[in-house]
Amino acid sequence: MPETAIVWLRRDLRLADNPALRAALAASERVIPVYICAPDEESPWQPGGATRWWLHHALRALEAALAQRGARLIVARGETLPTLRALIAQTGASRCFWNRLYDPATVERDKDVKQALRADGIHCESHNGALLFEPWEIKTGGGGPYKVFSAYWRRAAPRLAQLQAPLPAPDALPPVPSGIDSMPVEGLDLLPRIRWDAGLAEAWQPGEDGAHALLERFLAGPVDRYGEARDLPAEPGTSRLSPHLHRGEITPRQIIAAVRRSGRADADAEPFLRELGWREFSHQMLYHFPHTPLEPLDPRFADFPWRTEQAETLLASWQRGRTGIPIVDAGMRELWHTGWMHNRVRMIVASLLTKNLRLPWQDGARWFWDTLVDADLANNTQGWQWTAGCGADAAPYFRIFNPVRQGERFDPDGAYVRRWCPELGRLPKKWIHQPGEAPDDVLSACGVRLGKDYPHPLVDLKASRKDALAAFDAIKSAG
DNA sequence: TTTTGAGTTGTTCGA
DNA sequence: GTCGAACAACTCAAA
Repeated sequence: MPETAIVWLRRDLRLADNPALRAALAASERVIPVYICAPDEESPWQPGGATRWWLHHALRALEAALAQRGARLIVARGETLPTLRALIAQTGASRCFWNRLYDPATVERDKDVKQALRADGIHCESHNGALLFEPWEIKTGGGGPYKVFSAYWRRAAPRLAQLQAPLPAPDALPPVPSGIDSMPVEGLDLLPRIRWDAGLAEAWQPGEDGAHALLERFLAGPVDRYGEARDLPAEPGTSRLSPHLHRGEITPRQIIAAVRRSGRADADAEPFLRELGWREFSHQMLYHFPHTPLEPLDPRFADFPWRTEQAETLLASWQRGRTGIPIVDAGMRELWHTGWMHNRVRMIVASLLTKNLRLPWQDGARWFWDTLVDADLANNTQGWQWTAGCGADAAPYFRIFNPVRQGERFDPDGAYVRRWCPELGRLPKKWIHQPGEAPDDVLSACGVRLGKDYPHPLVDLKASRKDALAAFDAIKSAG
């Protein structure tokens, strides 16, 4: 009987630069790649519709890549440990390999799995396949985790020079014997019943090939203008790699290697590499502060006077892109249609929700979680806490975005708004970001009836800014 | 232990 | 139009 290893794939749906796969191939003659769908274990963060759609197509892409190399993917559904045990019994495997994840529920689950399988006499090995640095690797002088990004990155960035080269994809894989229980990816029922996913399919190509195509496009030009262009939502100035990174179809190590291969020094691509740094930072924050997906890092915010009256109605308007503030509505509709939103716009819509509407950041985080194809607990949590002002390195409390001004600065011609709010398409530049202020004759000439074709602004920006400042004062003096 | 410098992404107002 | 100042005080991290 040949030595058999199971490679338990989770958010590392790739063949290249996959340390667990590499280790399994080095250790065993037979390698069985397995994906287990265990949604009940991911509570309270069940994957949203967009995440499930992505997963379906990423699994299909992985199946194809495995088939090309003579292997196949075993797909199962059920509780993780019993499913793994059944597969081990069926295949006679003596080893199990996987790449580590860092969100609290999964850390716990994986710890239990490792302990149980080891007690069964199975050799278990986990690897770092997702991060440049393990969350416990970058420490302050005092030995604790960093809570401020700049200091974290000052410490971590010099280490980029010593990164190991990414692992190449194996040319061929040992065949997976027939007769091992598997189910078709379709059986996981990940696609929506009501087919709202046309916009997603148009915008994305899940899988390893899609990830590398995006990276090549980005390195062919946008990376050099990233510093300025990344803030302009109407332009293709960002890499859009986030959903691929989340699902592990590409690794940060591969991205950095590709940047270097393109002839750029790390310093040339610094603004972009810095964003990879934020991803690292967010993961180490989540690892060291596992309560933060639901609770503010700054405990004073537990008493923040969030709005209670009209909360559900206001939240629904925000979710549907019906706030009457064009840049916000454009963003929320881009999210709904494509499962993604430009980063600059994420900040604007989040600021409106938490500061102007004064609704809890957790409501926003939850909506993003359900609708983003790149929904990632570490990044999402960090982003929302930062915008709400309850992270440790809180933005100055007075930093409240004015969405009209933001629109004028970062979408000066209104191209982004026109794309996603076509009912405003004919408005001149001057009014595109504040149709509520436009003169009646301009509106009627452009075919916009406020309150019918497009909503009146949901809040008075000036007054709500003042209210938010007062609310900050309240918890400050209480704390 | 104490001190020192710094902290992703802003807005408004008045000159 | 552009520019600088004001908007607080506190915590983090290193020296």
